[in-house]
Amino acid sequence: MVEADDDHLESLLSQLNDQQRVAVEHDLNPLLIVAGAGTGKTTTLAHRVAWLIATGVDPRRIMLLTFTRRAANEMLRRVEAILSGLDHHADRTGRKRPGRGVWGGTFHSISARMLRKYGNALGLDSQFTILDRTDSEDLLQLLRIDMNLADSKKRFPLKGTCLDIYSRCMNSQRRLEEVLQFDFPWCAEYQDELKGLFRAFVDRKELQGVLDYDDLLVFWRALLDSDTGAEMIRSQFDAVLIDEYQDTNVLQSSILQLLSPEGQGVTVVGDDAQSIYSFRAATVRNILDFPQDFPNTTIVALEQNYRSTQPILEMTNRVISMAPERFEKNLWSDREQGPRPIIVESDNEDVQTDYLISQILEHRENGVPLNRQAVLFRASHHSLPLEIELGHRDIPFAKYGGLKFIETAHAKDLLSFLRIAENPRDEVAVMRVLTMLPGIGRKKGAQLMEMSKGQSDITAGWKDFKPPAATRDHWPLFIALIQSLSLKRSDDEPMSGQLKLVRRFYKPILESKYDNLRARENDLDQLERISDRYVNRASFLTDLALEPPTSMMELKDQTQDADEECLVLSTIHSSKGLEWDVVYLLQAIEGCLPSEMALRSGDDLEEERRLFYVALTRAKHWLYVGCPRRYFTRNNSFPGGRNVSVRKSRFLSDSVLECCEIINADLEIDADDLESYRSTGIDSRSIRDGLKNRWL
DNA sequence: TATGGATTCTTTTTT
DNA sequence: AGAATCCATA
Repeated sequence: MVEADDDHLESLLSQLNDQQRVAVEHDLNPLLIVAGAGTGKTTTLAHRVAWLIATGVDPRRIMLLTFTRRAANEMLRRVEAILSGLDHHADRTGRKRPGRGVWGGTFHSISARMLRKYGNALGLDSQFTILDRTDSEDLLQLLRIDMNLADSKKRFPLKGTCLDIYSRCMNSQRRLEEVLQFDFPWCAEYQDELKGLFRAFVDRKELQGVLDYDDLLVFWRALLDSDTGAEMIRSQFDAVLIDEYQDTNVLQSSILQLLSPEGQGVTVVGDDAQSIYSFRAATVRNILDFPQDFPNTTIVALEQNYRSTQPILEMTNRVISMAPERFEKNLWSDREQGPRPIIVESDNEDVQTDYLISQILEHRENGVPLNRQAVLFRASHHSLPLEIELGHRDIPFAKYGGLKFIETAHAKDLLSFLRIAENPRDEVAVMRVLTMLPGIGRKKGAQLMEMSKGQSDITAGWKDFKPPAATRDHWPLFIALIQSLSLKRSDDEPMSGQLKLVRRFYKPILESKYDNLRARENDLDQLERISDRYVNRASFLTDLALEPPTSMMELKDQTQDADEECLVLSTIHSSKGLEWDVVYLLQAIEGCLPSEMALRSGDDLEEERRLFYVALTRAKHWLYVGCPRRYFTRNNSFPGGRNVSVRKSRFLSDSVLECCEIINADLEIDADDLESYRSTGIDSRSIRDGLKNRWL
């Protein structure tokens, strides 16, 4: 083990403030870092990891759990940078890229790694494939139909709702009755049917050797709960660090308890004021109760804000001060003064859009590049009018959150072929592939499924199948494709080769099934390029299921190095942990933020408040909050959409508005300009496809 | 039994 | 506006 001497440790700490230093230097007793927005949370955590390594902990015995893959990569990059700075001073320390051995990733991805390695202790096949959200819904749908629950007269909950309920039971570790009563009261009458459905769901997944997101956590915990598994895994790690702890759920915290019952080597970082994932059963209690869960805990609070100017901080502090229960924190900053946050009032959304774009361009003129500016919003569709207008004006943007291209039908189609080769028992993949062949629907698909049951080579079970006329041309090619893919266990054929093979077969199907061919082909090209970085089919599929690229731009970054300057569009949820020089928040109005759905319960409303807080605290220098007085809404009471009058978000209380500047955008915008682009009849889809084609 | 069209219902955030 | 389901036709 290599230990740095005191000088080097001192230089590691030199950039930190006193509070950060205490956190970084803390021993291996349990540590809770309460880090307000912009207080250098990432820096502190990265330094703590570097400190552990520099003081002799083997990086391969450190587990770093983050919220996204992006966060993990960023953190490890910084750990390496810190340590290589040290190495630079002392070449004799020798070790290269010490961050490399750290087990970094999300709970789900690390679980997948653990289970491939040790899962057989639980009777798990290490060849398991992973169901993403839509796959799980598809499987539930198959079962729902099988079990006669899909009859519309019954008004049984839809597949997505079923999955939400199931998932909440798993992640909050509560019984179905309780979950139904508190979170889904309108589904309570179907308790028995749901119970039956979920039992079947669990059985089916086991039979098929597939795991969904929830299973990854459940099985990891089960592994840690078994005597052998617990010992095996515990003895492998000296330190466990968890970022964004306020957004973990009880299942995840119980995993932590089992990983280190006394909390030895445990560090968690979080901010109770930024807990925004309770819809995923995250509970702020995890962070509030941490000191009780691990009795020997030291709490360090980071309160010096390095991100935002004083006026922005003043506003955000006022917003969060209205929240009832929280760790008391007083964020302060010695940063320069700056412009006050701007409330943009306008008659309607289009004026808001136009005003924001004019500001975006002006900031850019003044030297803030587009990628240092972000537009944030509560729901993915809130940005659509803006996207259209950006398209019109040829302003490049990258959107985070919302539908990922990996979830598009054609991408799922393509990947299903590979999944079958990897795990022929994977019913969702098999059914998807079979029913995309002309002439084969649900019934024939189910028959074929039955025929191949228990066969190691599924095509063997289909020898006697006489394809209907519509399928005849495709069938032999299809069989040949599956066979040839199944033979390629792993590294002998590059992934892109396998994808090319699939695409040759899939092309005519794609063409007959969908329009928009050009854009879809582009997506598939992209997929092929990504695949080339993998030598191994299982890890390719796992990565795509667990941490898919979150935006088109991210794809581009990975495949080309040219960095086009792009405006960032993001849901508030996806903006967590990030910062920009200029932040524009769209639709800070009742019904959008807080969202209409959140108005039922007080807890939900508090979460909306935190969401608002998270959005505002992303801003470093300039902050704009859009409040149109009319909003074009589409919902069941107004089919086709309708302009309704709306009020400013309730979170913009008088005391908050007091420290803002209010601008009337109607006076800044030329109404004729607005008319000229709105009257041309915009087809948003073709514009977006055009943009896609141009960039990719 | 597959498939396209008509009809009825729902509508956030994501690993 | 889209998804889920139902229904008529090939």
